[in-house]
Amino acid sequence: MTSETISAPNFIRNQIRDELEAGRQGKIVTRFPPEPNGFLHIGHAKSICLNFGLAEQFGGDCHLRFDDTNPAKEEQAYIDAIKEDVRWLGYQWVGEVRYASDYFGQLYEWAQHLIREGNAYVDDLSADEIREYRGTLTEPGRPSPYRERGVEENLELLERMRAGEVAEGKKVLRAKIDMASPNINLRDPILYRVRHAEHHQTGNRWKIYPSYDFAHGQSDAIEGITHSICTLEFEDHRPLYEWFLEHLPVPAKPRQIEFARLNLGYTLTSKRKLKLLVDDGIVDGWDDPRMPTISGLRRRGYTPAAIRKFCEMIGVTRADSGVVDIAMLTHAIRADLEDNAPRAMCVLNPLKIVLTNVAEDHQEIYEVPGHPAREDMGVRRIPFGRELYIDRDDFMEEPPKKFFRLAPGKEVRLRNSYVIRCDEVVKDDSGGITELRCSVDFDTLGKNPEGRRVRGVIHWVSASQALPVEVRLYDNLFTVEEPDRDRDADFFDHLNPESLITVQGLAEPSLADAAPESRYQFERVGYFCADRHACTDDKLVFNRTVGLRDSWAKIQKKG
RNA sequence: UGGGGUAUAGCCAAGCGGUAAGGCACCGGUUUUUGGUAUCGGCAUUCCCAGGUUCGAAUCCUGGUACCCCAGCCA
Repeated sequence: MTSETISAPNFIRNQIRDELEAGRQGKIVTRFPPEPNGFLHIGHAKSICLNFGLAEQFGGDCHLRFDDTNPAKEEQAYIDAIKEDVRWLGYQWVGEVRYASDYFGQLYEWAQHLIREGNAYVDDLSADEIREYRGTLTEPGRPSPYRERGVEENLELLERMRAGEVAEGKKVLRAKIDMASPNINLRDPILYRVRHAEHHQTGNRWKIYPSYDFAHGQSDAIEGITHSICTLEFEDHRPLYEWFLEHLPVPAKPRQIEFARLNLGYTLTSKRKLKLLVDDGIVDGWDDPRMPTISGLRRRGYTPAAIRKFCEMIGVTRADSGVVDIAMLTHAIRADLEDNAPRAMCVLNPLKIVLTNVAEDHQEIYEVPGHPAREDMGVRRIPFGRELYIDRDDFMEEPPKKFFRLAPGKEVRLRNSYVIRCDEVVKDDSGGITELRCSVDFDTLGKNPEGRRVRGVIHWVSASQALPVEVRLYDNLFTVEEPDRDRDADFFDHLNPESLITVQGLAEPSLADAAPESRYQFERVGYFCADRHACTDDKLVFNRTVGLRDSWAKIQKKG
């Protein structure tokens, strides 16, 4: 990973640069404003990289602000997880963590201000009636019968709402804008609703809570945000965002800029649906390695740098793009791990090998590099003896053409060791292969055999000194590319039954020292991450991060 | 027969009147004690469509088409 700073997308970067050059803007200030109603996912990573990256690139600040205006859906646990994920991604917000709820007092005063100016009123209509009065996409709405209440009455009613004297759903505060506007967001949007719930930050202090529209822009203004970057679905809210800034004595006028949200293949990017997977027990939790959450990707073995790299690769535009190929994500982590993951040999599906021309008590120790190109990764010690295990996939009794691994009468290179030949296949009563009897060519350690070419190189472990490991092979949770967009079928119908396969494998003994969350390339198998969540005292667990490219599988498919 | 957006390769995406960047994926060569990596080469005569302006258009104009978002007291 070389590029640590995400390069800002042109359409936002150019705009900011122009403003800076024209002197219209001093320091820029952005913010990442999640609602604490779930864990962050890969889609949020795009927003985080954008907001923090922009601040980084232009020498500005980026805030972390929780958009906590709906106590019914929010939890402290989500706040903690979100903070951890942002930090883990490598970003540090400027100043303390902020909360929209910090501004509830100011927001209330501004609501009173709107009332005094004749720009807001308390409405007694029910939710159903409000919907009915709002009109439709093609028909204008009608004014509420309560729309012309006097200032004093409105003020008093709002105060009673605040004091908890009004039941939930009985009254709301609305802006008085235009019930006939073609933009439905301007048809007297709701500013405050009554909610007698306990809030994770403000406890029972408030009985009314501001809506997103009333809270967000003003929070931005209070914090001196210069560029309020959000996703495309808020585009229609921009006129409302600006209406508040114009009608309220705010200290600053932030500007809202929208970008297209991420759609990733075979992946859900909807907090609501991810919560269903968690609540229904389809996955172990928000940080299950199959989840596209930041914490799930972390357990799976993704690195912060890889996720940042991915965000840089996909770019940011206003084009409501299709589905980003999941291969882009796996490429990002593969490229990172290729440079940084130490190598190890591991056998996922053991097949015993007896080397008939090696003595029972023979023992060799090879010292091999921890990484083929990095000297700072030291050496590992690999024991070799008469009995070994190789992977069953590396042997075929009746090999097709171009199979470079072991087969009866054929030779193969044991990685870091000798070339061996398979002399005999031992089977049990039912015909299953139980072991292979092979012979070593002792003249092939560290050099190629003479007069012939051995193309195959396979991995192996010592039978007596191998370390038992549990290996979890993860695949996409869904079998369809766009589970998120599938409107007709329940996306649960597309769950991949093979999204998790657990295998009892054997690894080289050096792995006994694997630190939690350390990453390895199990040679010829893929990249794995030690999983501290799943390890027991006597067994190491590895989660597969991503597989190696399997050219052999491709060759098989073709021919 | 409302409003707001977006269209460049299989996918993401530069481009802003001067003759289609880059990445992913894919295909082929070389190297290789990981069928990995690295490396070299290939991959849009054309930018949603149709007209027009211009010496010159993906870029400007006109008219279409397709897709996305909005009718929560969610964000």
